[in-house]
Amino acid sequence: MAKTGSSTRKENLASTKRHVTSYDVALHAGVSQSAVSRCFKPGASVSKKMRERVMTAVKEMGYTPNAIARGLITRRSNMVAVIVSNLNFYPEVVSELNARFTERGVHVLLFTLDHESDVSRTLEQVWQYQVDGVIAAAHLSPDEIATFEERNVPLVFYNRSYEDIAVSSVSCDQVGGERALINRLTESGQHESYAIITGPSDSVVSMQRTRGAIDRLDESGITDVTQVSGDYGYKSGRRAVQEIIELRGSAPDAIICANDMMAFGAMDELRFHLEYDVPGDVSVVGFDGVRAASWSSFDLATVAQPVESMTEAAVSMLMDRVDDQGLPPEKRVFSGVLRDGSSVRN
Amino acid sequence: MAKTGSSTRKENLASTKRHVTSYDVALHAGVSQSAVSRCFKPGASVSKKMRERVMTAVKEMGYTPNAIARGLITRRSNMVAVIVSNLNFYPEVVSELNARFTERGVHVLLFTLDHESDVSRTLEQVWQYQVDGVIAAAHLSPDEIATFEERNVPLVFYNRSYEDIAVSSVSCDQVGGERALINRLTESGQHESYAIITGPSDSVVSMQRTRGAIDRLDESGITDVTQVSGDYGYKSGRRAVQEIIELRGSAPDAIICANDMMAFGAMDELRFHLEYDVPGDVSVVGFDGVRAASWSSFDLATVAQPVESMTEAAVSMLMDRVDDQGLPPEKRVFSGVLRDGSSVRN
DNA sequence: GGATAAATTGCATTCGAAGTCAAAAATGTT
DNA sequence: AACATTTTTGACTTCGAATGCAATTTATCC
Repeated sequence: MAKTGSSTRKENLASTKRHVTSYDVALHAGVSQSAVSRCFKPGASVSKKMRERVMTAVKEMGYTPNAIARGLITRRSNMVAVIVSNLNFYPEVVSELNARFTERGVHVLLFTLDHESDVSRTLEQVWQYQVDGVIAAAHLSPDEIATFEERNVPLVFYNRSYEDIAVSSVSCDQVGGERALINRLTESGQHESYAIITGPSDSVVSMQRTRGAIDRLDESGITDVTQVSGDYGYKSGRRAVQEIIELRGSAPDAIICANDMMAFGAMDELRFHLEYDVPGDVSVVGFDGVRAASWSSFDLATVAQPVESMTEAAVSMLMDRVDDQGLPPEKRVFSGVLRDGSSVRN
Repeated sequence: MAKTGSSTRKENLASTKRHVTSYDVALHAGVSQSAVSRCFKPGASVSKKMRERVMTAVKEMGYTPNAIARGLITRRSNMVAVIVSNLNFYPEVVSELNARFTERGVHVLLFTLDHESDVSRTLEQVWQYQVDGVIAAAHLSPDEIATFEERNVPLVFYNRSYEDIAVSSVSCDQVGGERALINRLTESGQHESYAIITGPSDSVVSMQRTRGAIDRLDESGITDVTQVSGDYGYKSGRRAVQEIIELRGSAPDAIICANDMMAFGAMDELRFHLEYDVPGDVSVVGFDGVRAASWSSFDLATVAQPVESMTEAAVSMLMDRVDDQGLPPEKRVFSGVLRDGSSVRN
């Protein structure tokens, strides 16, 4: 009772202090609302005197333009959606994307598909918020991709490309990167037997990386490669190593992991739980070039994705398409950078 | 030339396919716009027949309500801003927050202060987007905090509390956690000399953790504690260890790190670059309980923040205040959980 | 100085959905 | 069947800023 009463009073108090609108400013400055509006539009026709008068009033009243109202009439929300399957995997990417969008005066609505939330439900939300474009670092079905076209919302995939669908994407040359890693392993002349820890079977990226590795090994005449799958997580790397050894009876000379996280798990399982030396007994390579890869504990040989270039490309590709809906889809592929490490023996 | 021409054509084509509005649906269904609107408002007075008719039309036309327009009239954007100083530090937190907000039909506008972007410029953006509330996991000045009050935008701090300011916050008991860690160290009876690697001097959290450690050590009669500072990053942990040894001439029995990341750096510097054994020669403890802390490479003794409870608390506290502006500020403090590890000797 | 061109300003309308209120329809009562 | 009640429905206005257009002011030129 008392609680309700007091809160109501405060609410009323709050509602007296309504938002300052452009009309309020106009009144205060003795000009028209249009004039106020124009003062916030770069390159609009406003005299110096007018601008001064308005800006003074703006300061005095603490006016901030309402981006929601603006978005309604301009049909430009200046918001983009970033859809990530799991934030934990590549925080740097989201961080970089966000920074680059912010530079351009664009804001990021974040959507994660972590807890297996329904993709279609997420897209529903995306449409409702009238975002100007979408960056997707998650898997979407062809049907879902088609709705972007229907709704005229530009879409750029990050780090996944759909070869047979006309959709823009920025990605890393998975195959080339993986080949470079295998080169590194074969060139040392120390590795005869190989095993691969792949990502989940529905991951296109994992498939590409695996294909790159298998093909390259094949070219070297190595065809008997143990292959087990993980889920990109540390623990699954550990489990995968157990599985490999169980399958083969002994450890291979080298283990190729579809990403760094699983490589860490693999290294730790080998070193701390199975008493193998890395790289003495087993060499390990990863993929991605996350921060921890260069930590002394791991010093993992990996392929670093050029995150800066890739995010910049994704952002500019998206914004170009926001500005000109007519631009055709484009797929940009960046080469990864081989980073050597002491997780591979020479 | 050709390019411009073709793009213009496509643009026109696009603009013919305008958004489907509630009015379009109404026309198609032969009802009023209000009726359509009501069908999307839970608990509104709509007959079964009407709802059916409208929903059929909605499906046929692929209508999606415009959240921007709705927000304008309802003065509820159903968006909150999450301001993070650096996404790389706690991706789980952002991820959890996002998931919990999504559950409640609220969307997250992400703001990072990574590249030392101006806080005031960021806040300016926040105001423009009419967010219903803000979660801040970053430092704000008292003046900046005051503007939230002025603008009637609920604010909840995550993992930082301002003792002398009436503002809501969710945080972890830094002092208690640190004391638990020191208990662990002293109880083993193996540690006489201590060093502390603090966070940046402007970090309140670091100050609290450091204070907790110093006070607790003091109570045990240990007053000569070497203290150096880092920036919460891996590299700074490594550098700090060098500094400590330079200052003391030798390594201490235990190094207390203000967070896990620096503890990893410290451990690696000790083990791989200075030939000290961890924990044989030096014990190391961290704070936060990030994923990597439990990796076998580190197995770091640390205090885990109850991220789930904390994010849930932050979200519900914020939304409560969005629903009832009258609620007074509240500070909730959660206890961390001591996680032992083999980075400390017994 | 007067005519014309150019820049500036204000009026009125628009964006899309929601809420108010009164009219209309459905329901209940005797 | 006549009336009172309740439920549904639609016309109209509102939110806050942007913009086309006409009106006004200012600048330019001979």
